[in-house]
Amino acid sequence: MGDELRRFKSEIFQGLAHPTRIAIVELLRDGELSAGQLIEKLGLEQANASQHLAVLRARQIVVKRKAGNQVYYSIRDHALIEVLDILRRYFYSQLSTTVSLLREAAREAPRSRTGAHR
Amino acid sequence: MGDELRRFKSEIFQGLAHPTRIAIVELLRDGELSAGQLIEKLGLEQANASQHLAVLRARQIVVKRKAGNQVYYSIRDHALIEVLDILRRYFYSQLSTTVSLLREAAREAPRSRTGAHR
DNA sequence: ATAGTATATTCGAAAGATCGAATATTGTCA
DNA sequence: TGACAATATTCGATCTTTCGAATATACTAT
Repeated sequence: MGDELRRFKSEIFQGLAHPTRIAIVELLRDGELSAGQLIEKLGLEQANASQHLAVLRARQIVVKRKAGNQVYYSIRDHALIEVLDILRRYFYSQLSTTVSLLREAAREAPRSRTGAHR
Repeated sequence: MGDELRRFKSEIFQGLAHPTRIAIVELLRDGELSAGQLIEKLGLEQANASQHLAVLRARQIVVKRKAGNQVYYSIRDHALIEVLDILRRYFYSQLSTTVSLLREAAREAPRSRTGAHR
């Protein structure tokens, strides 16, 4: 039971575990885009984009709609956008603690100009 | 700038992209546990557990505290717990739409006992 | 110092992810 | 129909992840 849920979560994470796929999901945040539009906006190889879209489809992160010649993609559930937003905030909070750690280190050892030790 | 952020997000996702590591993070939800306690609760090989903990440490998902002989692990930031909670809800909502799709399919084709088409 | 316990790292094999090039599929329009 | 445009899939090379077995490190207690 919880086992199934854990497998599910890890599959979602795997689905998002690539910068290109994150970029795709972020572009789709405000509505659907065709594969071609994604390729253009991200400057991807056609095959590569299609492969990443296949990963997102397999994990049901994204949903497609065919319109004639084109295929429009959109996010299947807004929950994943929420997840990305949490991680954005998380990123900046980690960043600021890292910065203050660096600042503190600089105060303790004001002579050193490089961060390197040893 | 956004590039760095995307790389960061994908690294977090990679860090969580394994059922064992999710299980570890979930166990740590209510406070720290030693490596040995994690091994025991999850029934892992010692080396395997240590490797997964190394991944979580490398991604700064988890933080360690040495106490004598033992090493206690805890979650670095509660944000990640939030993420797991969102995915739990997401899982159940997907599950219920899947169930209703199946139910609908059964109503449309009541003769068929298998899900196979073609 | 030695033995014992807890944890981490290294190694090699197997499985999986990623990429671009090439090819296949599907739809449109003349 | 045939030519074209958009998207998907397959192939093979390369890189990464994962695992258990073996080994290393760090700490405690005698």
